[in-house]
Amino acid sequence: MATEKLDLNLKNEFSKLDKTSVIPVYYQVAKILEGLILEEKFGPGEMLPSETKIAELCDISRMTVRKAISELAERGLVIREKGKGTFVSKKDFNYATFKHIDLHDKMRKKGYEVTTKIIQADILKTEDDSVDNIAKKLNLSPGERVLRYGLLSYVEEKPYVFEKKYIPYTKQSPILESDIIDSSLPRLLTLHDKTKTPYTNSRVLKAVILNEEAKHLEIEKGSPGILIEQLIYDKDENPIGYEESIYRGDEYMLVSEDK
Amino acid sequence: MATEKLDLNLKNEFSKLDKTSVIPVYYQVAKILEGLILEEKFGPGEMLPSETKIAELCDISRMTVRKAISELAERGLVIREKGKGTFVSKKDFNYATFKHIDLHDKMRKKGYEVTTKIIQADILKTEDDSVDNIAKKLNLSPGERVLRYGLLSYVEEKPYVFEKKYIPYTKQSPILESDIIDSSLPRLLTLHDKTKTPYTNSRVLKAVILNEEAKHLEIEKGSPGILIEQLIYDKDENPIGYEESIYRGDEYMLVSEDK
DNA sequence: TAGTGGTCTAGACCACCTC
DNA sequence: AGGTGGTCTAGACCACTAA
Repeated sequence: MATEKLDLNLKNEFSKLDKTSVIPVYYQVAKILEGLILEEKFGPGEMLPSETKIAELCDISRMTVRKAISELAERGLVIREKGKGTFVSKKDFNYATFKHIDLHDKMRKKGYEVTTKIIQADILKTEDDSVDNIAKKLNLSPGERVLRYGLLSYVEEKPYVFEKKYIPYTKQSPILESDIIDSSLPRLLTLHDKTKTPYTNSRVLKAVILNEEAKHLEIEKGSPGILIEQLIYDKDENPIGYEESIYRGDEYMLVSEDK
Repeated sequence: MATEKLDLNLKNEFSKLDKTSVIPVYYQVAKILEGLILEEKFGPGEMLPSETKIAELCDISRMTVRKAISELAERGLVIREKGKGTFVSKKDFNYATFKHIDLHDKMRKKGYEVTTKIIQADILKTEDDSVDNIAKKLNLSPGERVLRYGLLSYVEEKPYVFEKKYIPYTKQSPILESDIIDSSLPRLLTLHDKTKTPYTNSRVLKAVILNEEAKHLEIEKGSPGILIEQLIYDKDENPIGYEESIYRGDEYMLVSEDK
């Protein structure tokens, strides 16, 4: 019978499994399944053997099989469908996710020297034209005030990103220069006003032409840059802080992590 | 005692848990823990109660607690350290993932009219200067040939993205104009040469200044654009196709989906 | 040595899907 | 009704860490 033959083939594939190995069983099973999918023993859209079946074949617990398949499902290699089965995904590469990681952490971990200096810092009235759209984003009424500051960060003495940050200024606590340099915007927000705890954020990534920022970033005016806008909200979905990060287009790019 | 007090507080927090609910217990526990972290009941760097402890407090199995914490660990909210404990991550909002979805799918699903036209199509020798770096990317030897074509896509008659695609030309199967327009690059690759099945891809996103592409995109020369480079590999990690997509910077942006 | 997370078991019940 | 994935249990042993 066809199914018997399949079983035999599978049993053969799974015989590679070494339960005494230091390598976790679930990991081995995941790798074997990945290999079978890669070799198109299970083609796109095809159903994998059921979890129970694999557990029997490998003589391991079903929970272990589940953990193995979970590894593949997380990566989008297979898709689970309740009541139906687990299927090899038909990926057509029509989507991609790009991960943006804050440069401070990333670079420091790599052992690079990262420095930050304050370019400007002032307190503005909401009525000022220069903060008009910021006031709207932060949902501020006329008469309220905004602390605006600009930071320039260097990796190995080379400018990398220019950031402009805005927080409603409430006189609650003084803000020290060291706080501005050492703290991320979310942290500074709580430092300044304990009633406002960052809860969610939304980000938008755009391509821009560098103008005044070019000078700070020590790059030619008119060069390309990547702008990431970030709006920070509290638990009640009120905006409590805004930030614009401008990266040098020649230095900064995003890499997709899809498989 | 301090620890007793903490236990009481925690017991109180976990009393929200409803084991009879249709909502999975692990999900409820994850949400409770997430809340405690966001309210800074457990601050950055602080250790969470051990899995065993939480299991006792909630009167549930440790495996269920593990699944709950796994949810948080995947999102980077907490970090597990073997032999030590589980700690609240110190980083706040310092990473973001941006999802890029192919415009054809996205727009058609929204009901917009999407059209595509061929701008150019030619077959080049690898020695040609104009495909020199492409030949390197595709790992081609001198003498081999490359099919190059340019596509311009419109949404509601407005140009949106300009794409340049390159595939090794092997005379295997003829390539029709309709194939070029209707097929994604991965699909075209298998159409043209059945021995080459796309398996993985890598993408890079950059900010650029539009030059010749500006004309096609009906935008001023020197405007910003987003360039996504895509290299497609087969099972053996050999590059089998390359694509550059240039989006109008004023129309196209990426939105973060983090929570 | 005691506590932690990492792995694994051998069951169980459920909701869902297909026949 | 029988098969599937989703959840959950109450144990177990392990490697690692810190005191």
